[in-house]
Amino acid sequence: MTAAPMRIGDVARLAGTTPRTIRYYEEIGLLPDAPARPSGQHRLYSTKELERLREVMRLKHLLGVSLEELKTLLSAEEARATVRARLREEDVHPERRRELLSESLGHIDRQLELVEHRAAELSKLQEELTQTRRRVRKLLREMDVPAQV
Amino acid sequence: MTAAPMRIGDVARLAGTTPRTIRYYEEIGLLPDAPARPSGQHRLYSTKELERLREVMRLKHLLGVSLEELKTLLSAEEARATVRARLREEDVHPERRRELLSESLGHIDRQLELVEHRAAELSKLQEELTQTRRRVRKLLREMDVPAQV
DNA sequence: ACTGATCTTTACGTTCACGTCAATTTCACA
DNA sequence: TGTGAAATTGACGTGAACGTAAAGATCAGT
Repeated sequence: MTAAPMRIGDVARLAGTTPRTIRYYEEIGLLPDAPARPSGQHRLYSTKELERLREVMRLKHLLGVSLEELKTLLSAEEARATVRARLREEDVHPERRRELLSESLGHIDRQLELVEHRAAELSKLQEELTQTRRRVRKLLREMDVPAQV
Repeated sequence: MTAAPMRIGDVARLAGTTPRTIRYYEEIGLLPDAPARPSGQHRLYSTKELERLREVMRLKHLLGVSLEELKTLLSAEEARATVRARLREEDVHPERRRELLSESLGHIDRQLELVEHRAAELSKLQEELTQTRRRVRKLLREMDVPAQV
């Protein structure tokens, strides 16, 4: 029932990157160290880690931030994962539970703010381009009925 | 009536960058060489060039592409500028005029495609984040009425 | 137990996008 | 006409994000 663990080469192929990049991300702390591995032994990954890598690459692509900024952004996600784990243990004090949740909410809000800002800027650019396109097409249409004036 | 020409330091300040960057962009052909200047003499710019620089920086920021890719993207814009200039001369053959216009349209479409794609990806991410946010807030609200179950 | 493919660490190399001297020159202004 | 601030080219330096080569270790399959 436990999905076959993958090696770094497989993960790299599936994510569309290279082993070197994965090791680098691990080195700078952008990805967590591969779980419990005596140094010298091969890294083993589950689909869980593969998807994490994909998310990292996606955010890097979409937000175009430095790996350092990305790290702090993802530390939020990291924290949320921890929160989810803690919350699954039912025996957390309500007090503490509320703390964890609203902390998590703060992290999400920070990410959302960044993303919303970017999205807004982009759609503005998109609109401008669409406008320009309309103008050019209008000029072209006017050429089809030159005797109109 | 001719707006006072600015020097590279002024342009840099107004655009929020440095003289070095402007020279670099000019060097790699991302910005056109400052108009008619005997080498050794100071570069002089009009607000026209300032805005061009700003647009370059904006696109770089929003699309996060390499300066090389940006150069090809802007060569389209360059071409459109040329088209506009040619079109202002009223004496272009209709045949040629149509050619120029549809060529211009093609360039715009290429840019639009890229921008639309990015915008779509971003808004998808935005929606996902919003969803997550909703879920966390729901959990928080449920804590306010614990006796509900 | 062997073997070839893959992985390990270490370390130096590379590209991009500028930063930073340095020596000289140009420019606006008194 | 001098003078200080800003600009010029040229060259080397730098941080980020990996690439690449080397020498050895580990793993899956026979």
